[in-house]
Amino acid sequence: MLRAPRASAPPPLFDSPEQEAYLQLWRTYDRLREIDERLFAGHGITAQQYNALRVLKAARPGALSASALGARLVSRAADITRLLDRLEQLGLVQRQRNDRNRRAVEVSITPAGVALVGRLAGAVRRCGREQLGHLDRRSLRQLVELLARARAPHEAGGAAAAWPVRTPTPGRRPPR
Amino acid sequence: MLRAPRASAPPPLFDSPEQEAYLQLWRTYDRLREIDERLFAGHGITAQQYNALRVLKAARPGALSASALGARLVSRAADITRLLDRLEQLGLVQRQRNDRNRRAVEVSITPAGVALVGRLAGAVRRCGREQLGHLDRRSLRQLVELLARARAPHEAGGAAAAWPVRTPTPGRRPPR
DNA sequence: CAACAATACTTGTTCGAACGACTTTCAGCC
DNA sequence: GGCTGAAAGTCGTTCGAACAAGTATTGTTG
Repeated sequence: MLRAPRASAPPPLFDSPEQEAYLQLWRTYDRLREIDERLFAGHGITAQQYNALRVLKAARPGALSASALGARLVSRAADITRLLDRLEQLGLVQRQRNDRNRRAVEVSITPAGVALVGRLAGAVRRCGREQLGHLDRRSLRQLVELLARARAPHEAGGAAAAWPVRTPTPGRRPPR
Repeated sequence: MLRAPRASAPPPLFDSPEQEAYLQLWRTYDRLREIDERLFAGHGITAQQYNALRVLKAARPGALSASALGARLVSRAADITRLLDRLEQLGLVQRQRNDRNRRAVEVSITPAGVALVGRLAGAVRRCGREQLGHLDRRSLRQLVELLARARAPHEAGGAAAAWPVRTPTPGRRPPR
């Protein structure tokens, strides 16, 4: 295969600066995703599932309704039901109908789920360093800030209710 | 639903700065993706398929081998065959075995494919503005630069051969 | 309090992504 | 010139994502 010499006047690769930024964002996400998906796949779960486990672990000892969990996930999950099906089948979460509102389902993490998250903690940290450890703190903060500004208009309810959503009234006891 | 008062000492939401950056990246990609996927879905294709069409259109009047196309896509596509199956079935691309290397398949965009990309051009531009039009040029450039640095170590062959790959020797005639 | 609308999930179904096993073809080598 | 190994795609299958339709429960309102 022959090496391509740098053309003196390269043709425009992107239609607009906005499109360029979006495609770079997509590309970067794709490259980084590959790394942590490999990690999670080795343990039989997906990144999205791990994310759900993390949220549920943070909500301990309380439970979350399926929709509340969905709202806290990184990626919009149009199908929490099936995601929970799989986690339940693995014994990592448990469901229980809320008696005061029998439509709602309260989801909580099981000891096995907590154990799995714990077992993964070190690998997850190493994974983060592999992904972005080459950037210094200042660059990371700058990146986070730019990303937040980039999606601010697209968060439901405007920038005010921007993700990540904090758990409402932390420390609240689950309804019994 | 009651409003959650800002806690004075919020619990750490992320395990590390690297993880925070990655999750913000994921979240931002997810929010922006929703916008352009809605656009493409209205025309019966996916963002990845549109991307392939753009690459093929840029390669005109030449053709690309399936693997060369795959290497130029934004997202790694572990399954170009099926992606091409769909585009071919829609009449947007055509395949032809290379006679000098009968393993390879030369893919090119059809007039119908060119027409579709043309019809979408305006909407795509508007979509970009909706996604990121609220950021000024300087911020966009800064974002692009940070993203490039973020994934540089994860591009095949190191930062030297970083995506996007330029079409080798532009204007080259397809082998006949 | 009956009727209607809104909530909160669940289920059906279709589609693309991911991984691996499997052809066909070529290139290098003794 | 037949072997070996790599290259380039194709195919089978399984899994998750997306969208739509359906069910049960609750809130509202005349």
